[in-house]
Amino acid sequence: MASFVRIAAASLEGDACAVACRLLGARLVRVTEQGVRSGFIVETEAYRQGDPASHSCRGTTPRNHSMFERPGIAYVYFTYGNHFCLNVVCEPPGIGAAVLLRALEPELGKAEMASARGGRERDLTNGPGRLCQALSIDRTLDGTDLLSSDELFLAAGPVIPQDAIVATTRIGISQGQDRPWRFLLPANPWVSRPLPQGGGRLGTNPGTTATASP
DNA sequence: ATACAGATCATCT
DNA sequence: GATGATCTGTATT
Repeated sequence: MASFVRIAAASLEGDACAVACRLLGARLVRVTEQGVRSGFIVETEAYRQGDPASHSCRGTTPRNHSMFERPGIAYVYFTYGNHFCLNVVCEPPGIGAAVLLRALEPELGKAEMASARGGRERDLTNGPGRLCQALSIDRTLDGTDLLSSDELFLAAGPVIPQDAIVATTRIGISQGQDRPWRFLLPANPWVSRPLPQGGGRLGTNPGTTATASP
C-alpha cells in the first residue's frame, strides 16, 4: 500500500482562488475494495462567496448544503442528468466557497480508472465529470472530510512554482464569465482543454514550463 | 478540426 | 417548462 502525506488543513483555508492555486500539484487519493487510485491535480476553478456562477450564491438547498461546511469538506453534486463533480470547501461554515477539481494526471490505479470509465486513456481524468467517474466518486461521498477520510482524501504532491500556473476564465458557466478563476498547468497534457486566448501567467517568468509529476 | 443533439435530473421560474 | 460548474456519439468542414 502506497504511503501518502496528507495535506495540511491550513492549506485548504482561505480565499478560493488562493486555495485553487495551492491545490495544483496535490494528490487526490481514492481507496476502495478495488485498491488505490490517485492523481495529481492539474486544473481547478474557484467559486467564491457572492459569485453569480456559484451554486452557493442563492443560499443553501438540499443539493448544495455541504458547500457551506468547513474547509476540507467535499461538495459532490450531480449535474446534466449524468455527471458528478467534486469540490473542496475552503471557507468557514456558512460562507459557501469551494474549489472545483477539473482534471488530474493519473498516478496509481490507472487500470481501475479505466475499468470504472472506459474510453481512451487520455480521456480518463481530463474533466470534472470524467475524474469523478474514473475515481468512482458520487453523491455518497458528498460531505466527506478530505482531511481525515480513508476513502477519499488529499495528499501532498510536488511544489508547483507560481510561474507555472495560468489563470483563465471558467468553463461552462453563463454568469461571471469575465472572472479569470480557472487555474491550470498549461504544459501538462492532462488538462481538460488547451489554453484559450487571453489567459495570463500568475508569475513573472513566462518561459517556464512544468508538469505535476515529481 | 468544429458543431450539434441527446442523455436525464435537481433546481428554479 | 427551462437551465445547467458535462460528456458522448455522430455529422460536417
